[in-house]
Amino acid sequence: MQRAKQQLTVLQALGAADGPLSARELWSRLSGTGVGIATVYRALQRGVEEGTLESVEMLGGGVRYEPKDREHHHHFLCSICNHAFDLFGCVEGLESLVPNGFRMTGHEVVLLGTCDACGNAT
Amino acid sequence: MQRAKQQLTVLQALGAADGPLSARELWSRLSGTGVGIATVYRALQRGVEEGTLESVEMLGGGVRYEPKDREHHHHFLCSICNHAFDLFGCVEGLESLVPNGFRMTGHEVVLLGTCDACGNAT
DNA sequence: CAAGAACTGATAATCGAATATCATTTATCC
DNA sequence: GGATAAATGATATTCGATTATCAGTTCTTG
Repeated sequence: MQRAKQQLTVLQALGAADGPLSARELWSRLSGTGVGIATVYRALQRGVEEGTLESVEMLGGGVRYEPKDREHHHHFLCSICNHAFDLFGCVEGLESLVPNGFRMTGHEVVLLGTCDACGNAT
Repeated sequence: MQRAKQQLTVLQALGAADGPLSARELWSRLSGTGVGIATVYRALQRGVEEGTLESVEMLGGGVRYEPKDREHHHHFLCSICNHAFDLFGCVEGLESLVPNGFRMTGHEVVLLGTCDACGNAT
């Protein structure tokens, strides 16, 4: 098993995902490559430090990571497989929700429900 | 210190809050009452079981709780004091974000920024 | 090829949140 | 009032996620 390039393997797997992945989720996609969980954490941590990755916190437990070069987007969280999918587009009317005196610097939108695969797997 | 009514004390404190509280946050608001952290967890757990409370997961760490009788609303999370405030109203255009084949059953919106108190405390 | 630096995987250690335990206190029911 | 059940606070324990450690491997530079 080739080594010393494992961090690249990790980052490529994350880049190929259709949404943010948790460390464990990412690791399970690397079974067969021999990459250890520690290396996954190392790659994620380094990515965040270097600014190429972003950590995403979301209901559903734990921190997930995604490449930072993606456009502004939100996520769909499947309540069955617990996977988070990237969405495209945004919503309107956010400013009107901000109370007086508060200053909004960002926002998060998470849609909940069942994804295509899980919805058809009944 | 009176006892055996402590769970009520906990639930009342939660009901009086201006947003969902974590167990610890709630506990710190009860300092002086002698209520133990274990009782806070017990009251919250029971509330969820009985259906009067709802657990809210949000970026900013951990689970928060709020009375379930509140109308549909979202939250503003202050990045300084890390407190979550209830908001009123909702947003539009959510349906258009849902991918084909996905079924949306709910949604979460969290606004990020600084609250009134923290913004003026510079 | 040699030497030192960086990387890696396995796993031990750490950390915080949540839960379980237990002796004591309080409430309930008669 | 008395007996039993429920509630309480302190704290030990558990649990999962993350980080640290370490010996061995691989890379880099000359």
